[in-house]
Order: sequence, then structure tokens, then C-alpha cells
Amino acid sequence: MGPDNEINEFLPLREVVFLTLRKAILKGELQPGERLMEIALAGRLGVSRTPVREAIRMLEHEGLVVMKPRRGAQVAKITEQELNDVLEVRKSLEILAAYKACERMTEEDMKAMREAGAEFRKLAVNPRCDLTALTEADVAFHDTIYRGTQNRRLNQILANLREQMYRFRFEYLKDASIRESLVSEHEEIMRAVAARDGELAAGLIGEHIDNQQKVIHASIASMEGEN
Amino acid sequence: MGPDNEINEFLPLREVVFLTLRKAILKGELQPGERLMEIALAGRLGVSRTPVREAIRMLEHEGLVVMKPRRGAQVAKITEQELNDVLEVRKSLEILAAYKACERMTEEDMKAMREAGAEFRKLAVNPRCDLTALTEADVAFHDTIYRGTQNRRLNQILANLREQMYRFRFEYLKDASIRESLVSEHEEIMRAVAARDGELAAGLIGEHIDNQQKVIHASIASMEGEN
DNA sequence: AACAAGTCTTTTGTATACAGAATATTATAT
DNA sequence: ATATAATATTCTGTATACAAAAGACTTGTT
Repeated sequence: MGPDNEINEFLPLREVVFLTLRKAILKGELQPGERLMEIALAGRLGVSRTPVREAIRMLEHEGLVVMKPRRGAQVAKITEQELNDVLEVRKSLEILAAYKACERMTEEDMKAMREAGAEFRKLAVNPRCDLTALTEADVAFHDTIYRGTQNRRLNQILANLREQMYRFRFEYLKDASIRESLVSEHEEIMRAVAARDGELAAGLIGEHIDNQQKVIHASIASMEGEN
Repeated sequence: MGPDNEINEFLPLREVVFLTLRKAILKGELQPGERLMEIALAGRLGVSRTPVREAIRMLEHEGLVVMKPRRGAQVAKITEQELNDVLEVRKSLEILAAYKACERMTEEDMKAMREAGAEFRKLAVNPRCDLTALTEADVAFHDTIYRGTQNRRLNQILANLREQMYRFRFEYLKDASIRESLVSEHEEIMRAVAARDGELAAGLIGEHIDNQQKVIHASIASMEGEN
């Protein structure tokens, strides 16, 4: 529908559809519980049902949609329980990543981390900043640490877990005071990683996640009951 | 081809194909690097290309096959690096699972664990035992602990990570002396969990994984160079 | 007016058809 | 005989067609 559906690379259509639908789900344009009807989606996106179906298969495996036996796909509803489950796993793996990053990051990795951190700060201090750009900068910052672990699988799993909570990121970053504390948390983490102090970095990252959990908790409580 | 392709439940064909192909890959019937040609597979399984393609999409997302840009799918080759990556993540999550299981397991969970442990021992002590049944018993044992965490996501990720190494499980369990030490490790773990001693259980599970890693390492070294 | 049965529509699940790209093959020239 | 170019084949990517099942709607009966 929108003009940004025409992703002008040469990707298989299933990938294009997959990315488009995923973004729509994560941004909340497709709401939890909403049915994904193949013909309608195919029509909107200007493709046939085949790539739509394959994209749905991928989204299903990623946990963003669930299949009802003979009723097709619908956007997965995230319960608070599931969110806690995700965060529990994520905390553990973020801590692992912190340790391993401290062990294995190269100097270039360090440089990339500092640059990403600076970029995030630059955006975050602006009281009227673009939230989309800010979430992307946050993701980019954490990605530099993930990459520093030199563990592709860990990278992939963490990226996926983070994605599960994307819908809440916007809420999360709206608050300017939260943004400020985020910036200082990032700086602390960077110092610890730069000093290759795994113990400290792991502890800081753990707190970082705990803080996120608190905010998300509150955010969920405030939007109770929309089914 | 084989007579067990006709899985007689009412599942979508894509699921049947998915399960069939996955089993074939994990058992090594489809070897790493082997191409998965849609028409050939569809013919063999007596279905059309559509469910085969959707199954491949699922396998791709599970990491068991990789897509070459315009050359279709092939069974993923597991490099030693990737295996180490998987084990690093897995160890961290197994330890998390041990802690949480100690906190959260109900008495029924404990009972299920003890029964699964006993079943595994029964099979393992038989010097001429069925390896397939044994791997299944091992999986069942660890599953009781995963389930005890009450964390579905953790469960799912651990099950997936374990699957990545399935091809090596058979090698692993062939050796009778290894089976013996496995039994005693399981018993130790059970005692720790039953006592809800998270610290101890986590340590033991960590060693359990380390031991696995050593054996798999050796197993890979011995089959060096089959591309 | 309410409930039940039957029909109709919608939608999924599956099969097949068609086009374009990549590789293998063959023929030709040096 | 070898290398290169042209041709043929194979396979993927995509679209469309068809059948069966689920759900919605209508109509008839009590």
C-alpha cells in the first residue's frame, strides 16, 4: 500500500514480503490477533499468493505469527508471560555476549562500538528526536557488542529475541528521562568493555535489561485489555 | 521412497514434508552440502512442489538448510566454528535452565525427571542397546528439566540448539564408557535439582556440556574432510 | 421471534503452468 | 587437443487454477 513497499533490490519476492510484513507487525500496523489473509495481502503488495505464503512460513517460524489449523495465519499475541520468558533468556545471553565481547573484540570492533554509542547519544539528547532513528541507533549500538563476540549464532538469537519486543521500544524511548539514563548506561557499558572488564560489563548489561523490563512492564499494564 | 513416509495423521503436507526432511538431515541420510531439488523431492514424497518449498522455508529458518541465491537449497554444512558457537550459547542457556528449574519445578516435574532418568539408565546400561531409542531417552530426560523452567521460549530455543548437533549424537552414544559416565552425570544432576541446589546443578550441567563438546570435537577431527 | 438446517461465500491447501536464470553440453575454431 | 562460444537442459521463482473445508448468511419452521 505505502510507497515504501517497492524495495528496489534484487531479492526474492518472498524476502521482500517477509521484511514488509515483519516491519508492519513490529511497528504495530498489523495488530496482534489480526488475520493475515493471503489473497488480500498478495493484492496489496502486488504479488501472487506464493511468495506471501512462503513469507508467512518464515514469520511463523520466527514466532511473529501463529497458524490456526484451517484458518490461516494471524499476528501473534504477546502475553506478559511470554515477554518475561523472552527477557529471561535475553538477559542470560546478553550477559554471555558481554563476557565474550570483552574477551574477543578487536580494536576495530571497539571503534565501531564507540561510534555507535556516540551516534546514539547525539540522537538521544535531542528532545525532539526521531524515535525510529533512535531505536535504530540503539540496535546498532548493541549490535556492535554482539558482533564483538565473534559468535554468529549468538548474534542471530539475540537479534531475534530483541525483535520480539520491538513493539514496545517506541513506548520505551518516548520518555526523555529514560533516554538520558539510557545514554549513561551505554557509556558505562562502553567503558567496561573497553577495559575488557567482563564481570563489570556483564553486570551493567544485566541492569540494562532489568531496567528495560521494568519500563515494559509498566507499559503493558497501561495498555491492559485490547483483544 | 521408504514406507514410513506415509505419516497417517491429518497434518498439512508441508508439515509432513518438513518433518520427513528434517529427520533425514539429522540422521545423515541427506548429507551436508547435498542439494535439495524440489521436483525430485516432490516426486519421491508423492506431493507437489508447493509443500516442498514451504518445508524448505521452515528448514531454512531452522538453520538446517541454506539457500544459494539462484541455486536452491542445500543441506547446511556445519563447520567446527559454528558448532562451537552453538555450544557456547547452549551452555549458557542450559545453565540458566538449571537455575530456573531448581526454582520452579513442581513435584510432578520432579517425578517426570526421575522417571526419564531411570528410563535412560535402563537403556544405557544395556551394552547392545538401540541408539535411536537411547538418544530419544536422553532428549526426554533433558526435556523434563527444560519444562521445569516453566519458560516456553527457553524450552524452544534449547530444543532447537540441541537439534543442530543431532547428527553427532549417534557417534557420541556409541561408546559404552561414555554412556556410563552419562548415566552418572544424569544422576548427579537429578540429585542437585531434587535438592533445588541451583548452583550445583548449573555447575554439573556446565560440565555435562563441556564433556559433550570434547567428544564431538574428537568426532569431527576423525571425520575431517568430506565435502 | 428464535432456532435450526441448508446454501453460499470465503479462504486455505495443493497442484500445475510458465518464464527466466544458471549450469551443462556440444560443436567449432585455433 | 584445448579453449571458447553457442545451444540445450534443468531448476528455481512466480503466478494461477482447482478442490475441499470452514464460516456466514439466509430461509424455513416451530
